[in-house]
Formats: sequence, structure tokens, C-alpha cells
Amino acid sequence: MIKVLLAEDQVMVRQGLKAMIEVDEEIEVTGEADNGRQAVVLCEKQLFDVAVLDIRMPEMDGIEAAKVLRSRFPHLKILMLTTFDDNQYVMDALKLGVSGYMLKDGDTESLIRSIKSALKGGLSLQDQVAAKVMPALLENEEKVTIDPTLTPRERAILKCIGEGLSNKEMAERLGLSVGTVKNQTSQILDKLELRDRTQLAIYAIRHRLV
Amino acid sequence: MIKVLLAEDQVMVRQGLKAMIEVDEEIEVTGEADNGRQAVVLCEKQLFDVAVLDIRMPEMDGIEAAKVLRSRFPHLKILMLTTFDDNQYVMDALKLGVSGYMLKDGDTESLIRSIKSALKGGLSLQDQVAAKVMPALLENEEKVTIDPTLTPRERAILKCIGEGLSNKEMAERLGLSVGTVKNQTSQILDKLELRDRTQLAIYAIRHRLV
DNA sequence: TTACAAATATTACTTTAGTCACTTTTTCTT
DNA sequence: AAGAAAAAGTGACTAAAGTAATATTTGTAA
Repeated sequence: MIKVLLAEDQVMVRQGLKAMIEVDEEIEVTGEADNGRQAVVLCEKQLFDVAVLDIRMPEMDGIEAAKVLRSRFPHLKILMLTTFDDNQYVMDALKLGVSGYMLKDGDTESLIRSIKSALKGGLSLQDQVAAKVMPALLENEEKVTIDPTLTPRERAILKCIGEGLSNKEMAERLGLSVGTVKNQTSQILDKLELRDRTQLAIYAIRHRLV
Repeated sequence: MIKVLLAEDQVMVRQGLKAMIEVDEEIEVTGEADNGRQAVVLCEKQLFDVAVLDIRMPEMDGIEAAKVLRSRFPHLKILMLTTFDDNQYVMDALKLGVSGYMLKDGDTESLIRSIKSALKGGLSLQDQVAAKVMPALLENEEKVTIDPTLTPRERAILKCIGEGLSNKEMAERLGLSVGTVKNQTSQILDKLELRDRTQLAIYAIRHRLV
């Protein structure tokens, strides 16, 4: 029997969810909470397999509760259940390692499926949530092209600037005079239409040179 | 009627999939291909709503095919269907913007659900696939804590530096005198044990302040 | 070799950044 | 309301960055 903790502040909704979940005879709601704090307290007294948490709750919200539960009860699987598919919430939840992020408008089946999937180590995301979050996650992965008119030497200098070196340090590392480094830097500023080394450093990082 | 293109080199498997999919009377397999190249050729002749591609195929594999189809037929939804949940494959596919990545061991229902979800702009990932891929994606998101001894004002300045502003520009934006900005900057340099604004900009970016 | 271009160097100069000691203003506390 | 503490400002100074014109070196193609 799968023991589920249901944390949701609106009693009506909670009753509804409970009924929905218990349609499946392998699952049983053995604990109910009005807010995050209560959920944590309950977990300290009872053993649950899965916690279903609403994001928006008084006193302690779902994200906070998830954070606490994660660290205190590592075996407990957590499902976030909410009406909002706010990107930031989803990201926060995923970072905490929850086993699912479901919208309340989903069908009964999918909630039951998610509960069972969570226990098998799965991660359930509703399709529309996944579609929204994925681009944001992949953003960090994109590669950017750097100005091709830069010579190898200039790239080297740009890279150094991106590491925060001073002209003197660069001159030493590259075996050049400080004057040359300055001149080169001016060249780069010209080509990239930037103003100072700080902007160059930003450019270098954003273009994955460092 | 949803028109599906099925690309899968093993005839038996293809037949099976076709039968599975067509259980649903809203969906029809109106094209079949042995490999990626054929799939592309078919798409040039016929109109499809969804392309279901096996990853491993002779001549042109699913990833390659997806790449081509994506650019030539932007409206076409693509589902990758494979026996392997190799992380790299999944990532590659997601970067291409496919609408789903399904394992062949899934049930009929979920494939049909994914086809319909794809048309609504959803992104279907089987739970076990999502669970595997997510950690890799979140890695790039690692949260970095920024020095808590920084005051809000100092953070604001640090943020500006990370955007490449000069002292004068910052003074204007924040309604401060240039002198104050300089002093604050010195403070920040002190606290973070850095040397100049370039290093501050690097810090700001690396700590996701900008 | 000459001639030319590219990379490097030198010098002199201007501007911006950064430090420091100290003052003024604002804000909060008791 | 007095006084402490934080935030903002001033001015004078030094160091570093950035500009520009011009020179030196070096490789290489005519």
C-alpha cells in the first residue's frame, strides 16, 4: 500500500484530490495537512511514501516544505501540485529534486500515474510544463560565435581579460610588452565596438571564451 | 485526422507501431520510411502533422533527420522513439526542439497521448527519461551564493558593473555621485577580495547577478 | 635584394578607475 | 530630541587603462 501525505490548504480541493487518488486501491492518503509546516510535523510522526504538496499554502509554502522534507526525509518522494506553471517555481522545484510537478487541471489518471512513477524513481512533468521549462534549461547550453575578424593573438588577450588579468600580467603571460598589450586591447575594443576591458570581460564570458 | 509519418528501419517493429497508433481513430499513418533520408523525401511530397522517428536507422539517423526536418518543415512536430535513453541523444534531440522522446517499451496509450500532446505544443518525456536528463540540465544552473555581507546598494552596483557600466553611468542610473560610486566599488573590492572592476564583472556574471 | 605587411615596441598623453582621509546627510534607536 | 550608525559625498592623490602617432622587427613574395 502506498502511503500518501496530502498538503493543500483548501479543504474542498483536498477532499477532491483525496477522492481522486484513492480511486486506485494501491494508494491510501494516510495524512493531510493545511500548510507546509503541518506537513513537516506529520512526516516526523508518520511514515509516508509520497508527499503531494501544493505550492501556495499559508505559513510555509510548498517549495519551502519540499526543501525541508528533502533534507530530513531523503526517501520520501515529493510531487508538487499547483495551478501555476510559473517557470521559476518549476525550476526551483526541479532543483530541489522533486519527483514531479503537476498542474491541478490534469486528469486523475495522470496524478495516480505520477505517484507510482515517483516511487520507481521517475520524474513526471506535464507536457505543457516540460515544453515551457525546457527552453530555459537549454539556454545555458547554446554556443555563441565570436567575432571572426579577431586574430589568434587578440583572442588570447581577450581570453586573459576574461580571466581578470591586468595588462602587466597579460604581458608577462604572453611574453609581450605592456604597450603592445594596450594596443591590442584597443584593437579589440575597436573591432567589437566596446568601450573598456570590463565590457570585454563580459563579452569573453558570454561567448564562452572563458 | 492527424497524419503521421513513421520512420523505423525494422519492418516488424514498424508494423507493430502502426497498428498501435491506429488504434486511435483520430490518427492515421500516411507515410512510412526505412531511414531518415526517405523520411525527408516523403515530407517533401506529402504533408504530415507528426513525424515519429527512430534514433537508430541506416543511411541517415533520427537525429540527423530531425535536424533537417526541423529546418525545412517548422510546423511538423517530431517525436523521437527509441530503445535507448542515452543521455546525449536525449539532449541532442531536445536541443533540436523535438516534441517528445519516447522509449519503445512504453504503452500504446502514452504514444498516442504524446502525438496529440505534440500537436498542442507539449513536450513529452517519459518519466524515467526526464529523471535521467534533468540532473544534467540543472548542472549548468548550479546556484552560487553571493557574499552575504554585501549591502543591497553594493549589490546594485555590482550588478551594474556586470553590465559594463562606467562609474558615471552608474552614478546617473542610481542617482549617486561618481565619488560615492567609487567608494562603494572600493568597498565591494575589499569584501570580495578582488582587484578591479573587471574582476567584479566576472564575479557578477559567474554568480548569476546578471 | 627590395619592398611590403603584419606584429611588436616606444613614447607621450588623456581619461578613467581606485584609494584614502574626512565631511555631510539621513535614518534608526532609545 | 540626542546620538550612534549607516549611507552618501568631497577632494586630492596615485595607478592603471586607453589613445595615437610613430618606430622597429620579422617573415615573405616579387
